[in-house]
Amino acid sequence: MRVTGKAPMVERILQTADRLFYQRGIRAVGVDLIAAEAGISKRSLYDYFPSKEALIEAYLERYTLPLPQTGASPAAQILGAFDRLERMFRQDGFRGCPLVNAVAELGGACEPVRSIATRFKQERRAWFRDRLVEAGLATPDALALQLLLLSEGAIASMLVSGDVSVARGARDAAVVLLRSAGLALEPAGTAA
Amino acid sequence: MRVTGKAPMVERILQTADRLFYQRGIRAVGVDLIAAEAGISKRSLYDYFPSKEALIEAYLERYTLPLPQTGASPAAQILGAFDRLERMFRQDGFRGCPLVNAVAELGGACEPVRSIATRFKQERRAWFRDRLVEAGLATPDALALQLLLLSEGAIASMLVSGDVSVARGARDAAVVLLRSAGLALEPAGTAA
DNA sequence: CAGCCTCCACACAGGTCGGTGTAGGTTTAA
DNA sequence: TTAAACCTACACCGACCTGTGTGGAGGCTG
Repeated sequence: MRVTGKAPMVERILQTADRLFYQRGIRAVGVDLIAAEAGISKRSLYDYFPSKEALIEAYLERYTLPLPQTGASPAAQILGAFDRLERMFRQDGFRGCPLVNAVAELGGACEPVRSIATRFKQERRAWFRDRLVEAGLATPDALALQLLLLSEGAIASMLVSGDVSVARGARDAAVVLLRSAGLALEPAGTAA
Repeated sequence: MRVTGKAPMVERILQTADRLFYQRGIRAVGVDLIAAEAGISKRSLYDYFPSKEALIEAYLERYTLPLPQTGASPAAQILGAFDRLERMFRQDGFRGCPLVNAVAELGGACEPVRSIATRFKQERRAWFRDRLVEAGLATPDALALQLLLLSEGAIASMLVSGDVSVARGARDAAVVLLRSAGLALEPAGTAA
């Protein structure tokens, strides 16, 4: 039961905080609960994280969606990102993007939160742009932003309505935008 | 100083709650602060709203974006909605959609919040659909959803990044989607 | 002026919050 | 066996939370 290494204990705390923060909201979860669910005392938790704010930042920093760079064609990778979005929506317990939620909840009160979230969204936008460059697009920035907006909109809409089909709607819109930019989508359109 | 009528006092409380809830987050604002900023005692506030939860619901229920039905063409009205989005973004103090933020913050803890937000988003989607029907589209549902996703994505992106230009990106994507659906956009493309 | 009625200032209850201090028990190593 | 290191359980602090109870000041009506 005893965990000797320091790193795995930190990881266990972060996993617990992740689950509770994401599911119930950051302000709604106290450190006592996190410590109890992680199976350690509150006193020990404060040996690993000096404050709740530090724990919040570590929780947000830890969040990184895997955006794999597979061998498929760039356009297929982009559409695959929307398919993965739909798969995320189908997992029960989906509650939107943790970073957006944190900014919405903490707002102007916590400036680091905003910068973490902004950096992450810029990485996602850069991923779209890189795929578009791969596909031969000379000016990919505008389209990359539009694809990001579609996925962000789908995440927000799924959060409030719980309707999984918004992912398909975003994907369909992405197809239109990609085609309109001159990209060839080799497989049969919107087939799964 | 004394406000005799009941309705204007309710309105004053709601305006104060609106400002504080929206700017700092719902959980971050106590009823003491709302009462103080509204210029009444906490005791009197509880004469108008039986609980903080009731005040929250009234605050969310009150939120209605005006989606005017002007004399312009349907397509122009739709693009005008994105222009109004950009104008909203430019107002200082913009902090995303209050309903989405509330769902993100309160989440599963408060079921009425979700239903209020869902209803509102459905109304917005219906507004897009009605405009598309006006424009002669036979199957407007998919495109209406996609337009909603674009605006929701712009709102979320603006919330985290503070970059006003996402509104223009959403508008540009809307133009592409509308054209792809066969709608004629009489004025000169993306000009202001 | 008397009576009434509204509202505020204030205090309070019961609870939770983030964060700390400490005593004692358990594991490890010499 | 003994000493050191670690960790838990628990009490505690001040602050804040929602919600209520009350005394009295102030204005309105007779």
